[in-house]
Amino acid sequence: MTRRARRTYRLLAGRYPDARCELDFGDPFQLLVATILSAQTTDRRVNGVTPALFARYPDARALASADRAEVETIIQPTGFFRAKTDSLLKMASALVERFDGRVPRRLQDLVTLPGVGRKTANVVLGDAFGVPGITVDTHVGRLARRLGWTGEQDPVAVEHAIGALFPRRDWTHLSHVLIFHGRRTCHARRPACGACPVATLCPSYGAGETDPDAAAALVRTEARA
DNA sequence: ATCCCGAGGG
DNA sequence: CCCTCTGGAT
Repeated sequence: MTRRARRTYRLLAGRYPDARCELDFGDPFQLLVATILSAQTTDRRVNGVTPALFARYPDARALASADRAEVETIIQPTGFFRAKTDSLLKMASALVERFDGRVPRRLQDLVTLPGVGRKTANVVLGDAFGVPGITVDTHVGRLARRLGWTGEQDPVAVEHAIGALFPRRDWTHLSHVLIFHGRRTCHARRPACGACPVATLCPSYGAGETDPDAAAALVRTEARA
């Protein structure tokens, strides 16, 4: 690991000491369901519906034979409720039919489940099973770009790049730290560069800006100075 | 208005 | 590569 990468990690981890998965479910099935529900919503909203959902459907077998309309009603506040209900019922059926009702522990199995993409799979692997992996969501992709990654932009390439840059780290924790940074500071539109612990290491904050969002933020920051 | 800790489908 | 699916936050 380069000196720069080590420093970046230390500064970011120090800035977000509470970085972790905010969907707090020990049970892999429940974490999987909650993570599917969390697409395009806040964890707060997900945590608002999961008690009712899991009271009725605590495991894959129950959810596989669930009443569609009832599931839709319960998860409605999380948005995309029809698509999500569809995913949940199919996903639960797939678990029952192909994995004996248990959540598989391998990435290649997880991503075959309906409604489960690479992002969701990595969250479940890391937070339910302790299998380390880099989770690349929209925040992490943006961070990689702003911090100087100019290679392929697809999530798998970004994953490999980060993995190579931070070998033998706790990738699960690293992922949460990066996601927290994207959410709380390095926003898409108006990144709070003034509050950023790695501003002096960031090529997007200084010169040679390539990301138009960060470039706009830089202009604002300098205008204030 | 614009974005969000996405995924599937055309 | 584009679109759609939903509701809430800012």
